[in-house]
Order: sequence, then structure tokens, then C-alpha cells
Amino acid sequence: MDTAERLIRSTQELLWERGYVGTSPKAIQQHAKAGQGSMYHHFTGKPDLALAAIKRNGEELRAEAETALSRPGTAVEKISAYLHREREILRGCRIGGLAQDADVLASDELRAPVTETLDWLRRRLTAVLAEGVARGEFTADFDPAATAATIAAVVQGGYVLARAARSEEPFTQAVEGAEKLLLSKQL
Amino acid sequence: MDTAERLIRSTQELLWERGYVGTSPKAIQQHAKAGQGSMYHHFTGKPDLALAAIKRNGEELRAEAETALSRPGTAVEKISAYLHREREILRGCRIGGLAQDADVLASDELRAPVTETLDWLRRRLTAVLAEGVARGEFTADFDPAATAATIAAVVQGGYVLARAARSEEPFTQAVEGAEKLLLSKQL
DNA sequence: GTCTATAATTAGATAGAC
DNA sequence: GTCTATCTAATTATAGAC
Repeated sequence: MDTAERLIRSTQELLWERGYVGTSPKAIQQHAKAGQGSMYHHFTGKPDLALAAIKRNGEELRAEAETALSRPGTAVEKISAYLHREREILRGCRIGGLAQDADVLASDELRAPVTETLDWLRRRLTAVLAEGVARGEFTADFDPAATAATIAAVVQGGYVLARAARSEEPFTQAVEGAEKLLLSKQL
Repeated sequence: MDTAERLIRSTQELLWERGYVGTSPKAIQQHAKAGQGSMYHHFTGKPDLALAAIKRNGEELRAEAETALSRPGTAVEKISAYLHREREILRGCRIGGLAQDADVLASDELRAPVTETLDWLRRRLTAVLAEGVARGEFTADFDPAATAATIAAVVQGGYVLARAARSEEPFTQAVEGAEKLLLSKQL
């Protein structure tokens, strides 16, 4: 693995763990075993490197969500697969956590991949649920867009509750509660 | 308002806006219009002052949630009142945001009020829903604890999605989706 | 209680040698 | 491409005068 790649992956880890404000160039260099001159040769500075890392984290999130959502079966089965997919719960969401970071929100460039990734997720969940409606899997009053937002929020909020409690239990409970509510809309 | 009080309130604002890592003593002093000597006279340092501010933010969150949850009516009416209570959505949750802050999570002292506040919230929501079950307001398979975790997570996650999108819409959708799902469990 | 001076450490980067 | 030296500003305090 070359130096630029090691720098990006180290930054992905550190952004996930400590956010943008809490991640220093020095910490990145040490984690990547790269010198200062090396980092500034490959990237113009911290924001440039962070942008590459955030984009990469977004791509990885999409790929993992897509794996669950594209499995065969009913809409509820796909959503359940997404809700129960393997996660490092106590690390939180590699993208959602950055939505809490003031410096990321303040920068149009850094915020863009965060916005786009979470927008994509809601759209993808909406599509899965809308397809379920088209196939007659749900009761008549079912609202795909609102339910998709609820699913995405339960996962993001589950991470928040779990990290605060230092326990996976609140995440698990929140997800199971959502799943049970969803099941009761299924015909 | 005396100096110590101004320092605490300023820290509350800044922690809410920028988190612990992103809030410097200097920024606090300027916001509070207090000198450096003044701050270090009243508090031993940044962690001490932050602890006072986090505790205060927790108390305020409880008071506001309690106002909605103690209104008269059915369990669903109370939960709806909580979900739709007035919020500064784009600022996020004054407590939940800190669950994403590495320095807060790493400190037992600073993490404690965050943990306790969100635990209290889940317990309080569980109690409201369990009372509804006792009154026969819900279908037989209804799970108060899981649903309470779901409600709390939807709110926390709604904040995350809204901040990422710079729009209140994802929060509103997530909350309305949750409300509709809950209503379908009501007898 | 508040103010100013001082200071050790880190953040974030530039310059130029190799 | 990588390394070391250098630099300015910010962070997080402490000390002592008023």
C-alpha cells in the first residue's frame, strides 16, 4: 500500500473515531507512519486529506448498506437485513458522526459527501419500501418516505444512545422496536 | 447574573454548538465576557467548567421532555407531544451531540451526565408506554421498552439527518413516520 | 474576584536539503 | 517523494499584582 493510500485510510479511521476537529495532522502522520513532508506532498493540507477520507467513508457506507438492501426477498426482509447487518456499534456511524462536527458542517466541501451519503441512504430505503407497496406488501396507509426517514434515524440515533451508554443494548432495542412496528404494517 | 453563572451558560451554548473538543477556554471567556483569571478563579479548568455545563444541559433537557410527557391524555398523546415539542432542530441535541465527542466519552466524569440523561429519557418513555399498556391502549404484542428506545433513537437520529441535510425536513419525516407506526399499534 | 504577564505544548503549515 | 528545520498562532494553563 503506498503512502497516499495509507494516509487516506488512517484519516478515515481517525475521523470515524475522533471527528474532524479532534484529528490533528500529526496524529494522522503517526497512524500512517508517514512524515510531515510526505503528507504535504500528497495533499495540500488537513481539509484536502479529510475530504478524500470522508468521500471514501461514504462510499464504504453505501457499499455495505447496498449489500443488505439488494438481497432477495420482501421489502421487510431487506429492511431487516439492513437493520441487523454487522456493525461496530460502539464506534458509531462513520458518516453520521461527522454531521455533529462544527468544522465539517461549516465547510461546503467537507459537508457535501456527508449530505449526499445520508440522502442516498434515505432515497434507497424509500425505493425499497415503495417497491414493497407496489407489490402489495403493506397496508393502504403506509408512507414509504416517512418510514424510510424513520429507519435511517433509528440507526443513527441508536448509535448515539449506544455510545452514550457504552453498551450495544440501546441500539439493539431501538432497532428491534422499529422492526416490530414495521412488521405490523405488513399484510 | 454573576460571572460563574455567565461562564456556565456560555459553556452550555458552546458545547451545544461545537462540542467539547471544539470549545476553547478563550472562546468561553469571550462569550461570557469574563477574563482568564476570572474563569480560573471559579473553575479549576476546562473539564471542571464543562462538567457544570453538561449537567445543566442535562437538567434542561429533562425539564423540557417532562413538560411534554406529563401532559394529560393517552400514552400516544404524550409521546406525540414529546415528538412534536418545539425544538431547535438544526442545533441538534444538547446532550446527544456530546455522545459523539471522543474527549467526553473518554472521561468517566464528563460522560456520566450524558449517559444518565439519555438513560432517564428511555426509562421515562418506557414508563409512559407501559402505563398505556396497563390501561389497555395497545395491542397485545406491544413492547414498551423496545418502542421507547426506538422513539428516543428516532429523535437523536432525526437531529443527525437534519444537520447533515441542513434542513428540518428529515427530522420531521422521521418523527412523523414513527408517529404513524406507533398509532397503528393503538387500539 | 479580576487583571496581566508568562509559558509549555500542540496545531497546521512552509522551505529547502536530499 | 521524503526528511528536517523553522514558523505563527492557538490551546490550556500558572503566577502574582491589584
